[in-house]
Amino acid sequence: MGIDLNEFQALDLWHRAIVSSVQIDAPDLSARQMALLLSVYLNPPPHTVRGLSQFLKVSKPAITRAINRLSEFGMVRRKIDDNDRRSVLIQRTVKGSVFLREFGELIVNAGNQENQADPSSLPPKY
Amino acid sequence: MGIDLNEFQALDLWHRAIVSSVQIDAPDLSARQMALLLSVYLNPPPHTVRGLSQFLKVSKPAITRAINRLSEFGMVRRKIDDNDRRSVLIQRTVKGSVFLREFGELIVNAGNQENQADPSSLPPKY
DNA sequence: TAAAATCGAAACGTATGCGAAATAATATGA
DNA sequence: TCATATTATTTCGCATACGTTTCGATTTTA
Repeated sequence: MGIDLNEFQALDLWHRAIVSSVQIDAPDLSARQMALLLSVYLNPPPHTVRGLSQFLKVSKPAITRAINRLSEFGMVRRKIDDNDRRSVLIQRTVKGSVFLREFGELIVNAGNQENQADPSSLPPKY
Repeated sequence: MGIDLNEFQALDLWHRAIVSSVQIDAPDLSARQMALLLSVYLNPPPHTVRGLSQFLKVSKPAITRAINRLSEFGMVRRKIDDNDRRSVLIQRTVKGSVFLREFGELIVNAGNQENQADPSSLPPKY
């Protein structure tokens, strides 16, 4: 019970969505940052630096930096774990929810476009 | 004749695919870089700096830098336009095709996963 | 042919990101 | 207690990216 896509449909969907995101000047997140953000929102809490580091197979300092960046955008928030004050819990925010909801709409809209089977039949975009 | 997705399915698909990409240590491209790469491969040629700049609504120097980066990865190639030697044509490469084909597989596989309607019912990943 | 326009790249100062190693704070265990 | 382990962050030197401006090459226009 998944989403049946062939390879061209998959890339075409990704293309339309990410182009829309760039065109509207959304924050230019790297793949790592986007993976982290989505993990915080779609995987069940709690989220810690070490946990995200292991899940994404990325070093802990890299996770810390990605959280710094996303925090500046207000998309996640740090909260010290009262049960283990060495740990930091990464939490969701309203701004992050709004951003991801809008990003999801972009993908949905990208999927709603008429899809050509043959990319060379697409009209020039410029 | 599109791809019917609801918002959660869309974000979940994006999440699974981009997490896979990060986990296998694929090049950590920014949204801009990925949008440029996909545009070169999925929009019909010819591709020029100014054309891509207008299409993506991003400054020309930013396009130049993204092409530099993707060129270092061997994913695109520059070719001077013989009809107007001021212009540079951005062309596809074998390495870029391979990368996007593999990335497409990642998305297809992400779509093939069993999808839960309720994200809180997902098992912990770590 | 000379002047203006166009194109992509380079230069500039600043901001962000990297991995590796070191550090501070906290918890655990002998 | 007090040495050890764990957790997240900071620091280091270096690489990459930003927008603005400038530049050199080329084409178009007057």
